[in-house]
Amino acid sequence: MNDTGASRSSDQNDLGNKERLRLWIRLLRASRTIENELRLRLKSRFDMTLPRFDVMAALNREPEGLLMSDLSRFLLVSNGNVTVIVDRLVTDGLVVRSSREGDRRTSIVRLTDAGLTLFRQIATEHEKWVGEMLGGIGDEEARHLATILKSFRSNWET
Amino acid sequence: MNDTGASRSSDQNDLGNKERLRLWIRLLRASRTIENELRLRLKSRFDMTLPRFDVMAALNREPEGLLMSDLSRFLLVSNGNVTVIVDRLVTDGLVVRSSREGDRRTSIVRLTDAGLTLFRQIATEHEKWVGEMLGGIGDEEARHLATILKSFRSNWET
DNA sequence: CAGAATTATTTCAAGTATGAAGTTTTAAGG
DNA sequence: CCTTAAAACTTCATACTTGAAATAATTCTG
Repeated sequence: MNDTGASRSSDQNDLGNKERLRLWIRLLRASRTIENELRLRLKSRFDMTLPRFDVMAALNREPEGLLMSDLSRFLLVSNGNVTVIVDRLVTDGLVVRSSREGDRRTSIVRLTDAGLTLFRQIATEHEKWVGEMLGGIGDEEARHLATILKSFRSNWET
Repeated sequence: MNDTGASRSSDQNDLGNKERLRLWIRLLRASRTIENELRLRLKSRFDMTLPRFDVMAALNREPEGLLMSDLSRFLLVSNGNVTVIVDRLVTDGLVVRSSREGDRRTSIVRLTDAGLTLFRQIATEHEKWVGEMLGGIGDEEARHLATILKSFRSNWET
């Protein structure tokens, strides 16, 4: 096989790891920068927090509603966390919990009309903000990057 | 003076915004996935949390030490947050605060010997983990991606 | 130099966030 | 049936995080 020593065997070598570590740090800094800015704008313009907006955005994609555990899985946050955030949104009248026929354990969460209306207002601005912040990345490049990030997931979790 | 209507004026159009919004969501999910996995491994293997490790990593790059405000700026977290995390690391004997000659407001934070030793142990594993998780991304692609993410920063902040 | 502005940090209340333990409900295996 | 297991949530202790207000030291300005 290959015994020239010019390249390593199948798995990642140290040089590659260093490169990937740098990439991870940049990725983390990029998302923190964007998150911080979005949090600031959501707060000042809509008195809304990022976690609550995230839940509303997830619910907006599913008019039928989502289980608490679906929200947890989709948003990649813990079950206990979802409970607290949804409680807050219920208090604010933006979402409702309803039990499902035949299973009294589950509770389906849906946007209320008020929630949907508010979400649409915010989402319009939100999309513009993100477009603005990522404006330095070209169209094709954005598509390319999104493709890479989509396919990388969970390669390490057997 | 483009009046053909075939293309938009200088700034981003709606289609581009949609593309960038998708990119942002992928970016966020990617970093959350990696963060969650790293948190799990740091906890189980070293009984260490991610924020504490982040502070130690920042301090490791600066043997002279860093001001609290430097840490805040570099890690993109609030000042109050840095205070709590550093307090914890001081309690654990991993870092020390020392005041700077001539300015009694500031406190310089440094890794202790124990902190440095522990950091090096963890960092070795940490780098391998990241290399593993990002293993699906090729070497040149990682470099390319890192370049994009580096240069995009703060385009919107005047 | 005195007062005002700035800088560096801490404190605090409120809001996330996790993971473990507990509750209620449903499903599964004898 | 009747235990035992599994599933869906909630509750709780602990930890992180922000942003605003407080504290303290330094610098600026008239």
